[in-house]
Amino acid sequence: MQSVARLAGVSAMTVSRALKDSSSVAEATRDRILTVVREVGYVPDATARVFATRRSGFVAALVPSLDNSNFADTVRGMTERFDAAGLQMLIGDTEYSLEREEELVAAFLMRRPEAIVLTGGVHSDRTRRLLESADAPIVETWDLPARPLGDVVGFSNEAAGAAMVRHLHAVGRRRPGFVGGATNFDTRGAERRAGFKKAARALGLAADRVVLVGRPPVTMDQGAEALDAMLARWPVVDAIACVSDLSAFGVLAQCQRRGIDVPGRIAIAGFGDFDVARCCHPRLTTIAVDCAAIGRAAADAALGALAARKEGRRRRSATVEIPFRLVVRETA
Amino acid sequence: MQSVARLAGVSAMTVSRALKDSSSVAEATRDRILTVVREVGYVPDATARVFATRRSGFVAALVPSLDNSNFADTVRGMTERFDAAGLQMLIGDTEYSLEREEELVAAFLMRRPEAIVLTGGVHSDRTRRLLESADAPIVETWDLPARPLGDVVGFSNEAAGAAMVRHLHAVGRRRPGFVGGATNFDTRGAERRAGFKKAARALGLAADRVVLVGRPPVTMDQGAEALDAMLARWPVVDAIACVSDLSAFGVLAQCQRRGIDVPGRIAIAGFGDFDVARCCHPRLTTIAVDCAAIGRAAADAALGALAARKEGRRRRSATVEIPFRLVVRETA
DNA sequence: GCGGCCGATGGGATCGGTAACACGAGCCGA
DNA sequence: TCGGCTCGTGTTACCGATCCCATCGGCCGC
Repeated sequence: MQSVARLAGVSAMTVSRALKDSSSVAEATRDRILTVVREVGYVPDATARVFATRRSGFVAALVPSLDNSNFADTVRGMTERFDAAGLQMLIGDTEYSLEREEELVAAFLMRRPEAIVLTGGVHSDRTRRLLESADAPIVETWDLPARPLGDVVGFSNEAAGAAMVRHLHAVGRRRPGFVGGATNFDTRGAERRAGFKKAARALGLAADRVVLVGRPPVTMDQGAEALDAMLARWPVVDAIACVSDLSAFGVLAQCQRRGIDVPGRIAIAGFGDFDVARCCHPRLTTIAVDCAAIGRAAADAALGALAARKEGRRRRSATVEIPFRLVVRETA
Repeated sequence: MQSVARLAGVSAMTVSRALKDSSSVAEATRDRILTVVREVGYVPDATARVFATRRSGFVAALVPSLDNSNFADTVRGMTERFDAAGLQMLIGDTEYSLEREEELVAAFLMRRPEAIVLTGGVHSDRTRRLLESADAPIVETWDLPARPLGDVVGFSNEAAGAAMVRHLHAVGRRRPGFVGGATNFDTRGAERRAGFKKAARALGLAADRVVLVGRPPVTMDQGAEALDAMLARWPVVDAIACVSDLSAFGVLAQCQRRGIDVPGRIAIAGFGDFDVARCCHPRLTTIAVDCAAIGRAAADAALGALAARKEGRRRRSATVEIPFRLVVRETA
C-alpha cells in the first residue's frame, strides 16, 4: 500500500480511503490511485484490515457433511446472505462427530468469526464452553434444542419422525419399521427415530422394528442391507420409514432386486426430499424441508444480532421454526 | 496474551513459546502458563499470528459445486492432508461459473492463501492474471489443462468421454446419443462430450445425437427430460452416454416409467460412480475416478511446492494423472 | 477583512502476536 | 579459574492496514 501511495504521490491513508470509497477523496486523486492499483496489481491485505478494524469479516459455519444436498442447500442459502453482507464463510465439515465439531470450533475461534452457525443442538461440553465465552452471535440450525446457545432456526425432528408413521398408518399400514444410523452421532436422525417410536406406540403399533446400520451418514447401500436385515428379523413388515431419502432409495432398489412390490407389499417413506426421491421410479414419499430457507434465516438471525450489537441495542435470541411438510408420492 | 503473561508472572514472549510448544520453555513455567490459559479461557488470535509470521495458515480451494459427491470427496481428500499440515481450508463454490470463480479468487487472495487449488483448467483472463501475480503455488484438478498455471492433478475428460462410446460400441450399440449440459460452463462435461463425438466418428457412428439440457449441473430431473427429448428427435437411439451418473439415473428412471427396457432396448452409461449408480436397479455402468485421491494428490502437490519454497529449492510444476476406469454394471 | 467552517489530506499510534537478538545463570572442560 | 557453551527468558521492532486527530487551503458570511 505504501508503494501504491508513493506511485500515486499521496499518503497511504488516502489510498486506504480511495479503496474503501469513503467518498472523502477528490475524484481526480481517486482515479489516479485506482489506476496505479490496477497497474501494479495491488490486492489489499485482509489480515491487516482485520487487525486494524478488529472485524474479521468471517462467519463460521459447521455442517455434518458437505456431500448432502440438504446441508449443501443450507450452505448455499447462508452464502447468499453473508455474501451480500460482505462476510466470508469458513465452512467446516464435522463428519457427524461431536469431537470433530469441537476441534473445528476451537480452530475457527482463533480466526475470530463475527458469527457462528452450527448444525444441531447437541454439542460437547467443551464446545459449549468455548462458544459461550466467544464474543459472537451463535445460531443453531436443523433442530429445536432444549438449551439453545443463541438463536435457533430449525424444526422438530421428532415431529417429522412422528409424521412419517402417522402417514403410513393413515394409508393402512400396521406393521411399520424404521431404518436409521447408530445413535450418538446423527442426533437429528436419532430424534426422528424417537418420534417414530413414540407415535407408533401412540397409534397402538409395535415400535421395536428398528434396524440401525452404523455410523451416519447412512448410505444408499446401507439402506439396501437394512432391508435384508429388516425382513430377516421381521418378515411381516409392511412399511419402512427411513432416516433419509438416501437410505429409503437403497431400500427401494433392494426391494426391486428382490422382486418385492412397492408400495403393494412394502410402503417406503424417506426424509429430506432429495433429488433422487423426486426422480426415482416409483417416486418416494418423503418429508420436505426448505433447506435453503434454513440457511437464509440462520444468516439473517446472525446479521440481525450483529446489527443490534453495533447499534448497542439489546436483543433476545429468537427461534425461527421452518415448517416441514409431508410430500406424498408413489411409495407410500 | 499480555494478561495471561502477567497472571503467570512471565513475559508475553514466553507465553507465545509455551503455546507453540517450541520446547525452549522450562516445564514448570509451561505448566503454569497453560493453567492460566485454561483458567481464563484464552484463545490466541490467529490474525495476529498471521500478521507476525507472514503465513496465513489458509489454503483456498474452489469447486464447482459442494453438492456433488465427487467434489465433496475431493474436498475431503484435501482436508485430510491440509489438516495434518496445520492448514485451514477456505472453500469456495463457483457454481460452475467462471465469473463467480473470478470473484472468489479475488476475495480469497486478500486473505493471502498459502496455496490455491482450482477445479478445471479453464479460467477467465482476469482470474489467470490474478493467480499469476499471487505468490502462492497453484494446483488445477479434474482436468489436464493445455496451459497449466502450476501443478496439475487430473485426468483427460475427453478420454473418459471416448471410453464411454467405445464401450457402448463394444457391447453392440451402433446408435449412441449423449446427454449433457450447456457449453461454456461445465468445461469438463463439454470435454467429455467432445470425446464422445470424436470417438463416435472414429468408430464410424453418427455423432450428432446430443441433447443439451441447460446450465450445469445437470440434474436427475433434467436427465429424465433429456430422454424424452432424445427419443422424440432420434427414436432409433440404442444407447445413451451421460455427462454424469445423476443425469444417467434420470434417464434410467424415465425409461422405467415409459416401460422401456434397460439395457434391452436402451443401454445407459454415466460418469462419476456416484452412490446412486452403485445402488440403483439395474446398476449403472459408469466411469469411476478416485476423487479423494485427486484431493490428496492436489494437497500433496501444494505442500510439496511450499516445502520446496521454504528450503529455497527450485521445483518444476508437475502433472499427476489420476486414472479413471470403466465400471461395467448392468445398464450397458 | 477576518473568523470560522468545510473538504481533502497527512501523521502517528495502534491492533496482538512473533522473529531476532540480547542477556544472565549455571555448567563443563581445559 | 576462566572462557565458552547451553538453557531459559526478556526486549525491541515489526507485520499493513485503519482510527483519530491535526493541518492546510479556500470559500462563505458577516
